[in-house]
Amino acid sequence: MLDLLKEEAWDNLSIPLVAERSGVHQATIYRRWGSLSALVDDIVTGRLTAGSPVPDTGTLRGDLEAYAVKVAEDVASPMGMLYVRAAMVGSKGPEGETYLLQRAVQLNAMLERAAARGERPPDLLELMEVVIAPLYYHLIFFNRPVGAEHARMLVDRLLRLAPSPPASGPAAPES
Amino acid sequence: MLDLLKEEAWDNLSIPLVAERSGVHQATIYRRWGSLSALVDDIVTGRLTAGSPVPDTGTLRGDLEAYAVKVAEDVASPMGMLYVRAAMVGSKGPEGETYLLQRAVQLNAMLERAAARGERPPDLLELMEVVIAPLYYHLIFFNRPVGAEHARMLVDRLLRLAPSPPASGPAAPES
DNA sequence: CCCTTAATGCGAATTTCTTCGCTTAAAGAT
DNA sequence: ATCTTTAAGCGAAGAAATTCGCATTAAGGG
Repeated sequence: MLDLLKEEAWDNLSIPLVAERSGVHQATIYRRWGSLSALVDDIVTGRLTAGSPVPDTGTLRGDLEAYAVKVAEDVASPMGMLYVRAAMVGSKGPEGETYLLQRAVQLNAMLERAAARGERPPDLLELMEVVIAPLYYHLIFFNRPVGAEHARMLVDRLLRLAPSPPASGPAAPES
Repeated sequence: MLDLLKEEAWDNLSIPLVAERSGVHQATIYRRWGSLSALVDDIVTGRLTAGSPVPDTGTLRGDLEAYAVKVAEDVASPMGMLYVRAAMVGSKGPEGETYLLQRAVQLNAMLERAAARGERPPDLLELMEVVIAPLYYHLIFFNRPVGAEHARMLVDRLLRLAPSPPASGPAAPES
């Protein structure tokens, strides 16, 4: 399946194709998965669940850069397209949701570690919007994944957004 | 086709279905488009080309907010998914590219108008990454499009990024 | 008005996908 | 070792989908 995703256009993918390439009988695939989307979902959630732990380098910037570069690589692989497709086709059960939640918890832990060290981390939504979202955007609309330097630039942008202590903000007087 | 996109799951869409719903003969659809992706692409580029001009409100923030809110609405409509699908399936010829380019030119014009007024606009890539990318990200992964206020918040974030003089380098020499 | 061109309707032929019944192989339990 | 259970192989039947040849209609040019 992964091979085919690299070679074939989305349109021509079919279960008979996968069967031929993999050497298993078509009926077997139909019995185990029933549809291409289900197969793709299975691959995705399999990979996702096997996901490595979030980085812990000792600094917020280090953690964020390591994570961003890793996601960028991930998105660049054939898996990137699969994530998007699986999320969109939505034949998925609760698995996808579960994963996202679990991942969110891990990332939150990373941010809280930073806070515990006295750094001022962004919140999770900000991280996703400023760093992760552009990675997928480049993939989808420019069909050209993002390199490590660019990923690090995105982290830099994120950190520039929340750089100052709560008291000495440029505009807001806190009381 | 648009009706079906709202009702049916992606997996069950087929040309015979569209034919039945629309009342035209299957063969006609096959002759004119050849595949579902081509049909979708045609709809997308049709809508896109009919796209309204970029806003011109007199201020950079006003332009950006109007544009962001508009894109957010667009993404929330069934068309949002279509854009993503069309971009990914990639059965598109040069049309899609052409559109993106043309749109980029329009947006650039908007940014240059701001510069001509003495404002300091972000560059195009920044605009796309900070404002547009999150809109699609929410749609795809949270399956929940973004409201107007959130869209305006994204614009605010973008403007907070580029508030300072053009001459000084990025690696701020603090002394 | 007639003629030409291009597009659609129509149904059947063809191809491809999906399911079915059955046989065979592998793994665990007794 | 034998039995049981589960999954896979296999080819054919069934149900899609895509394509084809031909008749019909609509629009524009002479």
